Amino acid sequence: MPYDPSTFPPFAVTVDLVVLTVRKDALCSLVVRRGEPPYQGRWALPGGFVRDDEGLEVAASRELAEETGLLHSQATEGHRGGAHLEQLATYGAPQRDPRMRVVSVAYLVLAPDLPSPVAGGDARSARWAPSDALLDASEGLGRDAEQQAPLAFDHGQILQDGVERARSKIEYSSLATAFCPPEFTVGELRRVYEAVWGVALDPRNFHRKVTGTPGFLMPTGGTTTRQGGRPAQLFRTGEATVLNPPMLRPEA
Amino acid sequence: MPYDPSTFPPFAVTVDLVVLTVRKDALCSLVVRRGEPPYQGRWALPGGFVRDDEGLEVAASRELAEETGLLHSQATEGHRGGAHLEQLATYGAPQRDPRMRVVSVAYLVLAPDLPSPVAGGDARSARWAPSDALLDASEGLGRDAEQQAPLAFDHGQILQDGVERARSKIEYSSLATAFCPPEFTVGELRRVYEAVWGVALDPRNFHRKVTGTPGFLMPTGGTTTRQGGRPAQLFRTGEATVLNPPMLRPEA
DNA sequence: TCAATAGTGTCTCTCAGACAATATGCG
DNA sequence: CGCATATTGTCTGAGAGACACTATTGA
Repeated sequence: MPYDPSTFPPFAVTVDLVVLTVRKDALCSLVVRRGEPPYQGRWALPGGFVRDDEGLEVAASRELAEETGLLHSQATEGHRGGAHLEQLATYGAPQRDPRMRVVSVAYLVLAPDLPSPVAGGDARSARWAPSDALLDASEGLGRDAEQQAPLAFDHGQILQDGVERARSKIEYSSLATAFCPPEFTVGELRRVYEAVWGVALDPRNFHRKVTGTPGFLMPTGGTTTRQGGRPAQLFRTGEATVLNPPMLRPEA
Repeated sequence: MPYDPSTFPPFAVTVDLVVLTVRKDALCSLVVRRGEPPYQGRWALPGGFVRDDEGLEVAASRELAEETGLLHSQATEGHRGGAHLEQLATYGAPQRDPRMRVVSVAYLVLAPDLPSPVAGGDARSARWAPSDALLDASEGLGRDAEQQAPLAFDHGQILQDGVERARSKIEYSSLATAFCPPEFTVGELRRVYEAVWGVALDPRNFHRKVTGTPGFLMPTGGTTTRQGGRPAQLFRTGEATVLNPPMLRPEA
């Protein structure tokens, strides 16, 4: 045993949040502007230090509330009545933060579109940005004008992993409803899938599929006309959490 | 901002390994006996402290080599020529280690059956144990006699998450071949699926499915008789990493 | 009236599961 | 030969994708 555990090296542990929502038919991420070095003035994912008596998910939940006012559901894994929160991955490259050795546990949050852009507490400056633009910038792929600067630290990678997790997870779970208000129509749910995947889906096959999956959607009885055209039935999220068979993403 | 980052609380960061293999048609996990308190004498997952200048995956890889002599592939995500290693999840409940605040990043390793039980270095005492027995013990579900003691710390939960990840991931990826030697037969691959899922699969449909998925299996030309009966073709793992359509686990 | 969206029905192709039949080693 | 395993083939039902058609609102 060539290493003495009693002299373990001290680390700082943080949580970072990938908060996703669908606004104007586009997948958007919450980013905050950094007020101090390093990366001063750059956009970054919201997050902060884990306190010494605080669990990781509690810390993520606290940061979420501080930055957005959002509460996630109290249920162990569910998301009824609030945003969905789950652990994403942990990032701990030795030089990812130039100040000190920091290990960051990233969490993924799926939230419905929020009324105010951001009503956060200690967020100096925060906004919803289209995820595509942020990812292009972090890849160095941005177009000429209005070039988006890459996210601070390794947050571009974290965002990419979070977006990919969301894209993959709505295939085989009912999580897409976490992007919707408590009552929603089949068309609104379809636009969520289209925004997250960036593809067009056949409205007729989609309707047949989601209404035919037991426990996915529960009709509330009400109807509404939010997009013009024939009024649509309103639904709530059902009890099912896994979709079997899954909603398959179309091939490239 | 009611919290001063300059006084961040120090954490210890460890990696823990869920090392899975298939032995005698059963899914088995590598466990080591603890030589010191807390939980002295109990079985635990292998693992250790992350060093000061060391990345998380490097630390996991180092611990794997120290405990088993296994090397995982150098490729970023692949597993050709070695074990497969991927990050599983991070566990950081405030009291999970009574000595101090420890955040543990768990990694999942899928390895072929090893010749010697364990040829490890600093492993005082290590063995392969059937995952089912370990999980039953951690659930308090063990039968009367030869009761297996629960794993130390929260390692029962970590093992359960790792086993579930493996069960789920072989559905839609070619990772099941990581449990096989470099050359293997369709029957051997089928027994891997049966051991991991704990179900019986139809040999004929399984054969049609895996040989019909492009890029999953590459014939090497050789044949062998390892189980009696007609000789079987030998295959290597193909280039495909994702299985489309997936190998669906039968319902309960 | 038209435009737009919601919802139903029909056809075809792929694929999973059940299972018959044949191939080829070993004792 | 008898047994065990490998491999191929056939049938059937579930479900996805393409797309015609009807329903119901507002402009």
